[in-house]
Amino acid sequence: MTDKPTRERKRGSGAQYVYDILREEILDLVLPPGSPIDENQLAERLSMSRTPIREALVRLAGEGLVTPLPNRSTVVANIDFFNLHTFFDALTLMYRVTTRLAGEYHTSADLEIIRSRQEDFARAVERQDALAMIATNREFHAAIAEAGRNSYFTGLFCRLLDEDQRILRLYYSSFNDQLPKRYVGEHEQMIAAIEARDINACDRLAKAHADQIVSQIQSMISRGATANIPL
Amino acid sequence: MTDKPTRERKRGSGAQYVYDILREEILDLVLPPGSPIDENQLAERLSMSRTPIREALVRLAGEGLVTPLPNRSTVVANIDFFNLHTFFDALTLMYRVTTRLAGEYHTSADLEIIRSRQEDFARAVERQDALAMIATNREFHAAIAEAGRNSYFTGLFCRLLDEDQRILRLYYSSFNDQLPKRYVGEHEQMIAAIEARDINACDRLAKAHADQIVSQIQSMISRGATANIPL
DNA sequence: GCTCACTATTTTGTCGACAAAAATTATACA
DNA sequence: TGTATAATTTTTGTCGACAAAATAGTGAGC
Repeated sequence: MTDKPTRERKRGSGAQYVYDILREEILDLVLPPGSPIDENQLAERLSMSRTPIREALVRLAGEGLVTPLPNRSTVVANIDFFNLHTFFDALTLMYRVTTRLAGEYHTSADLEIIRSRQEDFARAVERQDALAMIATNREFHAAIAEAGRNSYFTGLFCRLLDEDQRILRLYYSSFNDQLPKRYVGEHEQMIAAIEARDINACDRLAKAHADQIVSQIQSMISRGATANIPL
Repeated sequence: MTDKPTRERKRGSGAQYVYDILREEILDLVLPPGSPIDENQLAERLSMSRTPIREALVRLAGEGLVTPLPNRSTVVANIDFFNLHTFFDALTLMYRVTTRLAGEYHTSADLEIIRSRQEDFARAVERQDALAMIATNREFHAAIAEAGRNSYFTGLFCRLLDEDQRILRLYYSSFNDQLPKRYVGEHEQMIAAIEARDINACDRLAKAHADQIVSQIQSMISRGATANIPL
């Protein structure tokens, strides 16, 4: 159903394999926030011992995607709706600083990647594929951050984009309105500003884009349009 | 010589114990950048099995303090002198944003803690104790960040302060000049701005302070006054 | 003397097992 | 019947062991 437990795997790849699977299932809300992660069950499903599974869990805990309860089972990290404003603050600032730095340090190769990601996003919008929009939008901004070449910022930004993806998935049915098309245009403007190395325009556009996204999330939440979560 | 291997320890505290010890030794350059970490040796020294030691190493790798080489020994993370400007960019921005947020969200209890840390720092400066200056300065700014109440920023900021501590330790003999006294005054101004909730002043002072620190580190490095590292 | 191939040793990644702690069930008593 | 306590099962944290991979060591050939 999910993943065939490949019999032979290269030595050293076990923990990474578990990490990738768990990470994806957490971000896709296959494992909803708060749900416990059973080490034994996972070990059996992936046909390996608990050691690499524990290593993956420790790594995920370091990124804040799971919360280890001492002497009790590790659970998928909850989304802290009470302190969402701190999340929005950090997300907005990282949008701005990564786009600025992309304007400063990008190469033509970076621009190609960014444009390619933007095409992916535009196609997802045309298809009205909400899940693909979330994923491709994330990749688009991650590519911009990469072009900024500051690993401290890209690291935090990617963590924030992960959290963002989980929140958006919670409400993704709301994506079938006219907003995404606006995002396509905003993305185009950002690309142009980056290419022109216009730092001020990068900052202004990134801030406007972030504000758009923040207010969309806020309206989603206030509407309470929770979509696909069984719990 | 270092730590007596306590015979009995509470269940579940093993990995945390190793983590704390390794972290301190890395930040104090007892374990210099690039030096390999021998799991077996550590296991024997702390009289426990390799399992909790590996967990601690995975956590430290997540924070960038060690670098695991696949199928080879884990080494203490190197200081990337080539990309120091990205570090300075991030450090400066985090100084600014945490101080701003402290001005916005601090409580009187926060201010007490901050003042207490500032007194510790001032005492270290009076004593001309360079190592204590580094540590207390770190605690002072960490306390400000805490008062800002944004865990995303405090998390990144603390990581940057860790890196900063390692760099400063490399050159700490240069601390016996008149600069630290200037820092005391700048700290006082920052406290006043936070208390007055003057966000613009917070930002301006934090930026000036960060620029001071950055240029001090740069001059230290250009002077090449490496102090206490055997390697 | 230097380089390459082969062997021996060390070290890492993974495993199965076990004991402490928590969760669950069963039992006694009001 | 409800509740508190005791017994049982499940789960986590740690351990020792083992095999794959890397390193160090040895010797042959040029």
